[in-house]
Amino acid sequence: MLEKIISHFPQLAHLSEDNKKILAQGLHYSKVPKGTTMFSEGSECRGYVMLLHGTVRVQKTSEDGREITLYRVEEGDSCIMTTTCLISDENYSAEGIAETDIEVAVVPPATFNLLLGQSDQFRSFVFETYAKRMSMLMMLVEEVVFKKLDKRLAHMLLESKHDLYTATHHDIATELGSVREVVSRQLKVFERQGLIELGRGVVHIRDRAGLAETAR
Amino acid sequence: MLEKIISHFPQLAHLSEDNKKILAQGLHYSKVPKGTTMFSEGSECRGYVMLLHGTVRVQKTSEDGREITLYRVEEGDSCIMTTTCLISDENYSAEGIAETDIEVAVVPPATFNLLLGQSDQFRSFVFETYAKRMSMLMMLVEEVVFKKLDKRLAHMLLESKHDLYTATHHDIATELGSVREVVSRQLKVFERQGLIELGRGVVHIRDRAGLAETAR
DNA sequence: TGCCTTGTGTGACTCCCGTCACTTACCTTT
DNA sequence: AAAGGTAAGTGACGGGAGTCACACAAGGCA
Repeated sequence: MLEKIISHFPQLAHLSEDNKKILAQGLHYSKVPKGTTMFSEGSECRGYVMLLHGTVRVQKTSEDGREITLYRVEEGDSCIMTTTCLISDENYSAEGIAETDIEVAVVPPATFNLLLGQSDQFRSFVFETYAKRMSMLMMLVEEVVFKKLDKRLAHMLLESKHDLYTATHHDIATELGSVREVVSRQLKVFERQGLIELGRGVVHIRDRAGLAETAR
Repeated sequence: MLEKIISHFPQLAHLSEDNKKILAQGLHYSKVPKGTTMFSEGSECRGYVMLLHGTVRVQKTSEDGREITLYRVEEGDSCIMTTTCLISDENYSAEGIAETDIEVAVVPPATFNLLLGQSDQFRSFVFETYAKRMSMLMMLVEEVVFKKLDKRLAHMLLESKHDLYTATHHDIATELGSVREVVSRQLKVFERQGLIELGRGVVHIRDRAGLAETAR
């Protein structure tokens, strides 16, 4: 079990043997089905959640129902929003939803606190996660304030490792905090430029260099 | 000295006597003139910075020179952007500039790490700061994505404790990530509605309830 | 096969907001 | 008092993006 964690979180390989034991004993493992709300404004928290498989989408929803994805927690990431309320009593200000079936390792509060106190490595690990999220959020602010949708859309498509991006236009819109029609139109423009090819529920990426060009 | 810190950071009053000693010994105090860049992309960091007096503006600048304020570090806050690189080697993704002459207490890296390991209280304190910033950034994203400028402007004016808000329209624009003309126009509208009164370099807030109304 | 749901494509319209180009007001300095 | 710089007011314009209203296509399932 511990090996599995470490294979996904190599930073933890440097924990002392003692601390590894503490971690291994405290940990518990669980599977969560797609669509589950991992946290939302004011929800309880089970512990420090480390993602072994799948992705969690962290989003904000506006009063009139529009949504935007703030960031994703992926394999090898841990979810600092749950951490946050582990330590302080800050209320959540966003929602986290399992985008796929997920597998998580949960470090219960007591173990988490113990490790934070005992292990520099563990502490760095947790802080790094925080730092990473902060940076991402700052970049997101910059994007939404200063960049037009065509650039943001191109940028988003480039994030995909595969050339086959499966999502409806509506999905893409909620990803970017926009609406379907606008996304549809812009995708069509990209298609006409030969950058992508459109299918039902799918975008084939054809010209990454071209997309990168318009993303700049 | 330590008393001064604690008066600004009451959470630290609960540190054990030992830990207070460690903190007091490590701390050093300094004054920094207005306009100083506290940190920017890729700058060094001196330690964990706790603000005793004045404010630091944390901002992002776009390629074409527009700016937006991400948040402010104020009396009683500490600056987690410097912390971030204390622990991990994440690069800064924003700039921090002293908006006024400021007084800070700096906890050097060694002391900081020691305290994090030894004191649950200190750890909570640091994490709370992080959590607060994360929440603020998330709210900022929500604002800039879903809210129009009139609401954001009204909201910003309401943040002011005093009814006399001293800033040029240009300042306000960089605060919100917009441009002077747009802000000027909107302020004029507010004035015509009797919500505010305009002067050179100053906005008198006249009707907080009315502003709150348009902010909603 | 035909119906129904879900996803797309598009035209028409509106509005917000950023840009350009001036003008006018106010304050400071000489 | 004149001059120069900084703030503010405003009109004109354009473009991006959200809204509404449909038409149409593609799959799923009965």
